[in-house]
Amino acid sequence: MAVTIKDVAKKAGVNASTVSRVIKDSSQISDRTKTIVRKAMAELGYTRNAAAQILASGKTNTIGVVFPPVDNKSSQPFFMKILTAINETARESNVSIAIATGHTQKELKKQVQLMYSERRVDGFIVLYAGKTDSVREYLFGNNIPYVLVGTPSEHQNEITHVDNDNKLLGHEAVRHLAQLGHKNIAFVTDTKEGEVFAERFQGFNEEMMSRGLTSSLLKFGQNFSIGKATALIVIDDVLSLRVLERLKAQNLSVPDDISLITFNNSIFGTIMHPFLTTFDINVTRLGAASVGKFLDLLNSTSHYHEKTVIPFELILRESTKAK
Amino acid sequence: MAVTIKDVAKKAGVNASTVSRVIKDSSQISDRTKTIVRKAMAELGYTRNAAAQILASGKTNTIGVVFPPVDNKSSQPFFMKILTAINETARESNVSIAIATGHTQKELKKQVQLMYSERRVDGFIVLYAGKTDSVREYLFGNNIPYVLVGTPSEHQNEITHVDNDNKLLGHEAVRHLAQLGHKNIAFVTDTKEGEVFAERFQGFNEEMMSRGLTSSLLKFGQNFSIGKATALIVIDDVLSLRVLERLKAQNLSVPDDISLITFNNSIFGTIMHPFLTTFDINVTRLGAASVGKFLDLLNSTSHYHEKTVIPFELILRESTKAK
DNA sequence: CTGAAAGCGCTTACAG
DNA sequence: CTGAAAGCGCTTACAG
Repeated sequence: MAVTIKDVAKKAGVNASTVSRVIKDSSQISDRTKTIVRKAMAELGYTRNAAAQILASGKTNTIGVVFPPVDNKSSQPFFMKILTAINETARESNVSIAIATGHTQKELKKQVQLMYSERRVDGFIVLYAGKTDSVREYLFGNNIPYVLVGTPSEHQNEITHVDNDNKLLGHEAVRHLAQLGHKNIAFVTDTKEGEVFAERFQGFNEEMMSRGLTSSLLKFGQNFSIGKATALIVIDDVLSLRVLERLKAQNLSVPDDISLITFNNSIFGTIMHPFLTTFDINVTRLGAASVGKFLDLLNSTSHYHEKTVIPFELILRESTKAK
Repeated sequence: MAVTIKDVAKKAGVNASTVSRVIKDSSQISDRTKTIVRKAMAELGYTRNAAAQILASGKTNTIGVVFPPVDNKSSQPFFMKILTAINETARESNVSIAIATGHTQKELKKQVQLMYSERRVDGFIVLYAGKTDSVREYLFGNNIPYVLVGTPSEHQNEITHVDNDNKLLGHEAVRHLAQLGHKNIAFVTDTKEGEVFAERFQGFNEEMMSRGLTSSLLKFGQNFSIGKATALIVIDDVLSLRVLERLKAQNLSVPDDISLITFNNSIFGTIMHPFLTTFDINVTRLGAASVGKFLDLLNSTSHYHEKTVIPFELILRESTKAK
């Protein structure tokens, strides 16, 4: 029914193997033959059968994308954005994407295992980092090719990963505020878990110290108070929205009374005024790089695991102001 | 290298075709044989090769999920949520998911065409409705099985689709407000495009009329003013956040001065106070039903296209109050 | 209830 | 530069 390589071969007056070679643009085929075969393909409307190609070649040319096993997490715009970027970059290299989602770590692991053992994917891109979970243990333990988006807590030297420089991000946040004349700067977070917090906070600390300023850490919760801070560095823009609300309730105006800078540049930063001054972490490039690195991993004989650092960019908006 | 059906057959002392039948739990195989074969599979750690199975059977058992061709749209939590639901439901029926994303309609169409012609998918679930675009024209014109999430503007009777009853949603919003004693109720939107607006607004109108109330439509923009309204029905919760901010700027308090009810129950409804009273549209069931309907479509010989209506639920929170 | 055989549509050494 | 052949790992009529 559907047109196959044989139909093309017959029409072009060549062997099927020649058609196959033309498809992959093999250098051993003469230009004359290529032209003839391509014409035949076009006339018949040939498209290759993916399953046949995968079975015969032994390569799936598809990457499994693993989402974090927590519902609320994946509702963040970040995930949809990076999925789009990954999909687009992959397509440019003619590779497909399969996705793995699950409510629990166990479900997720089952799915990842199945995908790999059914030979649906060549490996994975994992969209969460931090502490090793059973999914990543499985990948790591079985030497399955994968790259992490984010920074792992352990084995950093043995895992290919792609991330921003979160420590530098902490430094830069302080720098921006200090340039505006702020000295009493506090770091605000709702969680002390994870590498992202650890690194951004460390960078903050280092920069404060190097400027002879005393740093303070504010945990956002019930009785949140900014003390004598004149500027806040908030761990991400969703929390910033809550902080903003609390400040308003305390009759503190941003940026007039207090400056606020944050990270990620998600859609949450421009929903309400003041629009947030924030660091864009370049999700599109994170996604593109993760695909690139994965493909490198697959093709390289050497098992060299490196970290790729994606640059960020300060987006100046309305929430910071000179003191 | 990997263990195949042949290895299992040898170990179990049967023919490969028998193993194949055991895998699909064919009723023609004796229980005794099934037990023996399953034991052999377990001992060898057999998993079937997806590509071989697809090639031999001619069925891909995978569904292509098509995202809307607009960036900002897909950043809404809705899409990640429904993708997760679709993936989970599909997995329960042993079907896989492939995704199609693109910045433009043209890109998207190219991708959809390729997926289908390479025989990677049996058909599609399209995550946007409204007016027909070139992607859906292609699907419709070529008789490719697909289901729509949402309500199409045309051919409603010839397209299988899954949606909430948006008109009823409009009715119910008025009902809730009327029960609280409100009479001056306005509908607020930032766009008049699309079936969602059309239907919710129509339901609003009908219900207002049947109660002898005069309905009014407010377009949200520069000089937004609520007039003499005491209650607002806002098209979705993202816009609600902006409306809330504008009201605050006008020294109007929600819900004390004015009530606000909205739709979708996304994460945006509980970021800031007042938490929004909203209708949950049950995204998880939308996703699950779209998979179910798609599978029905594939297996049915009759080409009967129906609409599936997913129930919604009122989530009472802080933004509405008795007058 | 089970086996033997052909076939799905490609790829890839091997020859020439 | 091209062809003939074997093989990838399944499924599925066909027989018995």
